[in-house]
Amino acid sequence: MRPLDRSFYMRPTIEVARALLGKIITHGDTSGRIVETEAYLGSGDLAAHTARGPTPRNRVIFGPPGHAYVYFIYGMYECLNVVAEPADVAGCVLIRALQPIDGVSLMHRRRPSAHSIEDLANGPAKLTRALRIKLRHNGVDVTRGPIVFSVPDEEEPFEIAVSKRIGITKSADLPLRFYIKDNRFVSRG
DNA sequence: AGTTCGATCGCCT
DNA sequence: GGCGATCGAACTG
Repeated sequence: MRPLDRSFYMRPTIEVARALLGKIITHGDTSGRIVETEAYLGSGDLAAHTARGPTPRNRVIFGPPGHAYVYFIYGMYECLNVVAEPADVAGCVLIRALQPIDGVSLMHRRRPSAHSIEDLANGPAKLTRALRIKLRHNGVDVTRGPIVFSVPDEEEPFEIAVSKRIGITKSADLPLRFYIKDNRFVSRG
């Protein structure tokens, strides 16, 4: 498998969000195929963490593309994003669901409440738990490691479906959620 | 310094 | 479908 290079991420956020579908995330002995993403834009998007300018938490989103933005939410969960756009331009993509590939039994041990393979990584906080991605990974370069995004050796064709983003209240009607149509590993059909 | 509230999940009915 | 858990970031004063 070939890791995605920096130029892949140095594009408009929506393009990156769509292009990430079908790509593989590997961390340690676990990996999964991206089946659902959401774009968070730098301007005109009140739901984005960058909506009110730079803060200590969101600073990596203003940095170079191809880095992980990991944040802590609801007192217990981590969520993984990838930074898009050139440096100094905000924009990132939330990874919302994975189709587990490697390390399925390990993922089950990490997420005992999941009673089927479909439930292992079908949500942004579920997949970070399944792949053991923590707040300490905030800012890591995903063109290198330990978290690697890559192109699968064989990519089967699929249709992309678009919808509103999930779980937000501001800018809630923007069509910025992208997922593989009819895929059973997405968080919502 | 105090308050609000969230890019969620899992358990309950 | 509804709600409680749980806590830090960011806003208010």
